[in-house]
Amino acid sequence: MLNARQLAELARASSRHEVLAGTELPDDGTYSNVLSGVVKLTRILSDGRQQIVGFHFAPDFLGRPFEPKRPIKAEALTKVALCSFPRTIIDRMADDTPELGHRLLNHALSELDEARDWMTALGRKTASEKVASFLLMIARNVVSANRSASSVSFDLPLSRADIADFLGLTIETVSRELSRLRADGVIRIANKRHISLESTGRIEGRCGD
Amino acid sequence: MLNARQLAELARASSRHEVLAGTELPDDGTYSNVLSGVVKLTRILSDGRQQIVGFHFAPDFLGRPFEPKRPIKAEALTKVALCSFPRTIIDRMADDTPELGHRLLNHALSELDEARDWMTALGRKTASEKVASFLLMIARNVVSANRSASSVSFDLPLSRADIADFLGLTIETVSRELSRLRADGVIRIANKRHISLESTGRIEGRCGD
DNA sequence: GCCAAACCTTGATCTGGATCAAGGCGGCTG
DNA sequence: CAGCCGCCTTGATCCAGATCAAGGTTTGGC
Repeated sequence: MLNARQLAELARASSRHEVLAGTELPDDGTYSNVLSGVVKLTRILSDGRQQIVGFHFAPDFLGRPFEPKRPIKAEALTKVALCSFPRTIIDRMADDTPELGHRLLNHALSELDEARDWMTALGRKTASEKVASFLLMIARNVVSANRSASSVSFDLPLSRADIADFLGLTIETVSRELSRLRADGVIRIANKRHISLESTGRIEGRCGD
Repeated sequence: MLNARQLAELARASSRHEVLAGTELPDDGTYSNVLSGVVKLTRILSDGRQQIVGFHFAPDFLGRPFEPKRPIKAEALTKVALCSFPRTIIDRMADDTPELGHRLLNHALSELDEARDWMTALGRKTASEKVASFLLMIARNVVSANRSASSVSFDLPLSRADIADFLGLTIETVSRELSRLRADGVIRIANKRHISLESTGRIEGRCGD
């Protein structure tokens, strides 16, 4: 899709770097590929209430210009490796290479589909449906060392507080629903953060959709 | 941005039509411009719970291919006038005309910003903040016959049930919050559907952000 | 290894918004 | 114009999830 000259130019302009968990990613006029790790996007109300409005998992694109007036913040949830390019270069290449433009558009549209799925969860699902849907989403996005036909295990990249801010719940409710799933034999929890789904089907049945 | 030949081709391929309130708009492989009226996008859970995940007001774009597996439905809320074009033509022109591609991308990105604003409302705002935010959003999007410096009046294009499905509330709660805003002198309500905002500032102060 | 801080779990109680219930309007239709 | 039907409002009660409270567990620093 890109020609040799373009690839060379990209290679020259690209820069790789790694940031630690907790680092805020400034809008520095670049697009980045997330090579590893997880980034959260948070929207904040004036009194401090927070809502996580999206995640970027490897190998996602990241770094679009938000409407400057919307207070959205991007922050690394884990150690994150990025490969970034000046936005000007990508935008110029997209003009010459329709396929690249399509990729940018399709990426935005699939983020939109996801945002709308989560609107539905936030507006119409119960707490336990929200937690089940969340676990399934993470399982699908976190590359897992341990994966068999129907059972998956992975490390949660989020604290209970972040899960709560994503699902529109409190940390206590998140904790209780996780405990309930464990008591029902649907998941196992090791070390607070390590989750094993006994069967993805059992979880899917609790997502409400 | 488009040359004369392209404009002529578009004009030839375009078709205008009008649909009544309540009509479902099928995904018929076209892009449309909404010339007048309001369209709602609804996502439905298997047991019938609904969430409205977006609106299209004039002069919005409409009619992108949803991920086919997501059960999203587009339906006219009012009488709607559309001007539609085969998707193939627009997509081909976007390849030749970067500016058109940019418009499609920017449109998707602003829909994404809006979806994320509503995620925040659904997850973290109280019922009365949700209703206030909703009224303000409608006021900004419905072209109003009656508009002065600080006061606006308009007809709600939604029933109480639709407002509830958008805000993740029940119709009773929506009704009560509207009554409270009226009792507090922030809005006036005529004929159930006609709303006057005494001052946009008073409403803004109740949106939580 | 001990301590403190950060994070998580669990229990008790409270409450915002849901649910249940009972009318009140318009707006059609005959 | 009566009667019906679809919407909306308001009141009473209930409950899912919030809040308040009290430990438990893990991590990291010294």
